[in-house]
Amino acid sequence: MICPQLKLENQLCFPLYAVSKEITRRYTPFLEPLELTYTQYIVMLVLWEEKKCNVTELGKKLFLDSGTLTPLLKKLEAKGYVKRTREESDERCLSVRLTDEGEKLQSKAKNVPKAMASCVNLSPDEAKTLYNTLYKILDSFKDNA
Amino acid sequence: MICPQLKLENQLCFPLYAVSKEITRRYTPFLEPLELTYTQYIVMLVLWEEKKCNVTELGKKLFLDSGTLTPLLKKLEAKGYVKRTREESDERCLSVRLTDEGEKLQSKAKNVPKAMASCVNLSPDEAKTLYNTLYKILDSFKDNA
DNA sequence: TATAATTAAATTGCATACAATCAATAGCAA
DNA sequence: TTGCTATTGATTGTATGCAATTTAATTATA
Repeated sequence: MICPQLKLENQLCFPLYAVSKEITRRYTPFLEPLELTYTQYIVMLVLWEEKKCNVTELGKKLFLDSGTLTPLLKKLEAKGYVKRTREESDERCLSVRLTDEGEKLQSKAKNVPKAMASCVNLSPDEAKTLYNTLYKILDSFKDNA
Repeated sequence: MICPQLKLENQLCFPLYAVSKEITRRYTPFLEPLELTYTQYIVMLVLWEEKKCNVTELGKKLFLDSGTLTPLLKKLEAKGYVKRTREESDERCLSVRLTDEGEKLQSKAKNVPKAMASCVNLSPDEAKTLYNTLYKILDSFKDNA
């Protein structure tokens, strides 16, 4: 049967999936010195900005749920990068904060973005357009959970 | 410490990662009637085109390795959609072929792409540009494995 | 031709991801 | 206050993904 809309090359989802996976994979060598996986790295990106965050907030920002975050945060705690504590005002909420060690890690991460950027050879214009389009899609997802 | 290049919003990788995951997740309800996961679906996309494929070829097309494909193909075989046989000319190679059942599944999948497209509200131009940029990145990865 | 090198899948181990469910806590209403 | 409801994380189960290693088969080579 001929069915063009089912050809791999006619899917938009597939290059998204493949590029995302490849980029994540290519982060590994740059993140290894920090003892972080890619997902752990983006959690640290949030914490370097926020200082304190609970699981729900992290999940909203990163599009991850507690099934992913709970074990991941325990690993970050085991590595000594974060501390997990229940909030006094609401025992249901779990606050995640950087330790000094976690704070210090930021300076070691400073060159990661540049190193990764060199793996993706796009012009500034192309990168900007790609960025805008992706966030347009993400925003549309927020309306339409 | 202020470090703009480490802000989540300044990463290109993150929206790629988030959009890819969200889209994959949004495929689930459309693929459920076919009893396919997203990854199983893209394997079937290849097989509907190729009729026969070995594991290495599938891996190259889909950016997946045998650690992912071997168990996945066994599941597709268990569902009755494919048959796995060793090639006579080279027993190292494993041929994957559609069964009649697997062939028939294609007609049930015909509306999946349209249903998914309606989840991503981009203009045809935007979609085309996104597609081209993503394949440009993928192509650059091929040179630079 | 015996052996070394290469190749193709499979296996192992670790780390996500997410749906579904659960348990604890908080908020609220009668 | 008491019981219902909602919220927050944690847990469970299933399915990827990938690095590293192993096994089996093939090919190249001394």
